[in-house]
Amino acid sequence: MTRPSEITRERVMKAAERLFAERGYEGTSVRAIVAKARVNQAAINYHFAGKEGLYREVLRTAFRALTAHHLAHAEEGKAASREAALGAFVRRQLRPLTARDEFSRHLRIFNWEAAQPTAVFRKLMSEEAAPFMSLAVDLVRRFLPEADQRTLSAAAIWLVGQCSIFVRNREQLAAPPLNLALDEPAVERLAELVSRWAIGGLIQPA
Amino acid sequence: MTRPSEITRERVMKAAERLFAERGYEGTSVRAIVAKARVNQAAINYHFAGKEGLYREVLRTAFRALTAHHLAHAEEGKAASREAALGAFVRRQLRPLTARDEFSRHLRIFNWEAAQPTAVFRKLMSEEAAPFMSLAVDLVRRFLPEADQRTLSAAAIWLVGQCSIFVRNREQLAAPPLNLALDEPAVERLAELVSRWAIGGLIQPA
DNA sequence: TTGGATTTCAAACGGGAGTTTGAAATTCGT
DNA sequence: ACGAATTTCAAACTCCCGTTTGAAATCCAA
Repeated sequence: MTRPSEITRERVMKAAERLFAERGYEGTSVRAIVAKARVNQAAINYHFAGKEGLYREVLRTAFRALTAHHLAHAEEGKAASREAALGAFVRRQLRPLTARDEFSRHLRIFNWEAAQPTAVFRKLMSEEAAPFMSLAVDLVRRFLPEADQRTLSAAAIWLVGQCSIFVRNREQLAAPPLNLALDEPAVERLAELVSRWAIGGLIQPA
Repeated sequence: MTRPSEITRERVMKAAERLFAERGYEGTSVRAIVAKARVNQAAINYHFAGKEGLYREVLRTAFRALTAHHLAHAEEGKAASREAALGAFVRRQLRPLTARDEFSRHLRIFNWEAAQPTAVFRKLMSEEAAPFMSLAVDLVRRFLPEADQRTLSAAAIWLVGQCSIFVRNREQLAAPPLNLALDEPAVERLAELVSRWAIGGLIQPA
């Protein structure tokens, strides 16, 4: 691989990641990406074989970074109590509400997919979902040690979805009629509420 | 209003409702609607002043039917225990997983909006949301009698979102790697799980 | 039954989307 | 420094979208 073409690839990926996180796959046009990346329009087809190919690449990057990130925190979580581990998980899921860092962008891309999974995402998910989902399942299993696989799956999805609503509707929540403030202390309170609800729900005996 | 034109309007509305429920606003083209309704393409602009106007009309119909439906069941719910009322609410929310009746279609349209609210929906919501949201708020208040308005709002949104995930991702849940069965007994079990989690979460003392 | 208003219709319009094209520019091993 | 391979570029292409048009058909009150 030659040097300058790598730079183009990198600029496209970076611009695409930001735009996909902000407006989702359908809401992002190839023209918007190349404008932000300051790159010729044909570059996307040349380097990624089309918009879908580019999205697949962005999704893979995000997927791996997220898995790594959660895995790292899962290590810490093993030592902590199950309540603390779940609280930390929820707080991480809500991070995109206040932060605009790379992790938040990745999570936001996944939140778009949670709403309406693209074909690209479903394929990638079916190939690489196992390690990712098993993290949530492990977390849930500490509350439901005797549950069967189906119940655990449902619970894990349920848990991940808890926060997804708030992240996806961030802008609407801040607007009337709700007017939820979304500064750090408010999000911290929200995280506490959600984890309390989730813990309370899971801890319930069968 | 003359008779035959009413028939056209009705056919468009019916076809549109089904398609919007199935694929959402963006995913439904005017051409698809007129094909299903067996009506000329210009009819939509003539009768509804455009796709948006048609959607607004469908949304209003759905909104009112849903509010009425929930209101009716809320009456029954008042007599029952709060747990039973919430269980019934959850079961109703999950109904689109198995049924394909009008109520399910309306709920599905709203689930599309829960993912990514359109401008039309937000406007309608801000005008007519009060009676609808207050139903969920009332339900939640029975578990959190001392909570302030913000907490109740957050809790109501949270409650509605519980089921939304499953409804929206129906097709993915049935596919690998999860393979959740979505027949009636399975959905009944799912409803029980979700209400137990939700109740457990809400009942938790502050 | 007639004549003006309403409604239907086929066709075309204009715009935005992703992709293709083929030539020009650049890169890089030799 | 040369020359083949790679990469960039502006422009055009094709497709689908919602909407408009103006004439034809239909309706319905008088």
